[in-house]
Amino acid sequence: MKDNPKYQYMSTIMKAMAHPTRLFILDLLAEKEYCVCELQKKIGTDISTVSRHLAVLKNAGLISSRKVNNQVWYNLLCPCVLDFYNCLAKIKSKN
Amino acid sequence: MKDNPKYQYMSTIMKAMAHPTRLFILDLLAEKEYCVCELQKKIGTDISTVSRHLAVLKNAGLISSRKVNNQVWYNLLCPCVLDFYNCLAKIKSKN
DNA sequence: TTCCTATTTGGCAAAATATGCAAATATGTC
DNA sequence: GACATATTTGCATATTTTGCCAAATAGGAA
Repeated sequence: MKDNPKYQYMSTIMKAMAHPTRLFILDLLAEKEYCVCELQKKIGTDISTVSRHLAVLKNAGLISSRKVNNQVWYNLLCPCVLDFYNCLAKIKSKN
Repeated sequence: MKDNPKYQYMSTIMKAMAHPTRLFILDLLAEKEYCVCELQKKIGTDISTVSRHLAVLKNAGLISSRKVNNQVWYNLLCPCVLDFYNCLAKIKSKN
């Protein structure tokens, strides 16, 4: 029962969200579409790192991308994931 | 901005949930209180592993525990985390 | 073609996570 | 005290994740 595909599937998505930078990216994409280089400026890490974070989110089905000339624009697919922020805000973790 | 404590905090909680066994545990605790040995029977891994999963969830503030004699009973603190399941169910990941 | 900008990918090292076994701890019973 | 049951912790190992650099790829402009 613990290896129920339901939990495997959900943990893939939760894992994709379980990183400060990726949560920040989701928050940004909730406002508007961003290209990689704009996100890189906001985040401040190497652009290859940003690209990999985006790949993780896209692979989990949380965002989509479209290519315009030599830029790639990313969009949030499931704004409902942000509702979760309100729930988390109520939790007092010990960290 | 990416190391905003808000995102650090939220990622701790997401990370705690980002494991099939721990999602299963949260689902079980949504019904009723469980002690470690009962959870161990349902999950099937070593009891020390179950204990460690519970410690992760507790540390994130998702569950609480109370000791009765030589047993420890665990409770779900934030049933709202389960609402998230409905959101995730709409997402098609590539895994 | 050459050059330029934007993005992704390969490789690698460091850090974090997962898990089982054995040992330690806690609580109750005999 | 000795013993039994429930749980946690120490340790070792295996796996996964992260993040940078350099190289590869893609598209447009000169």
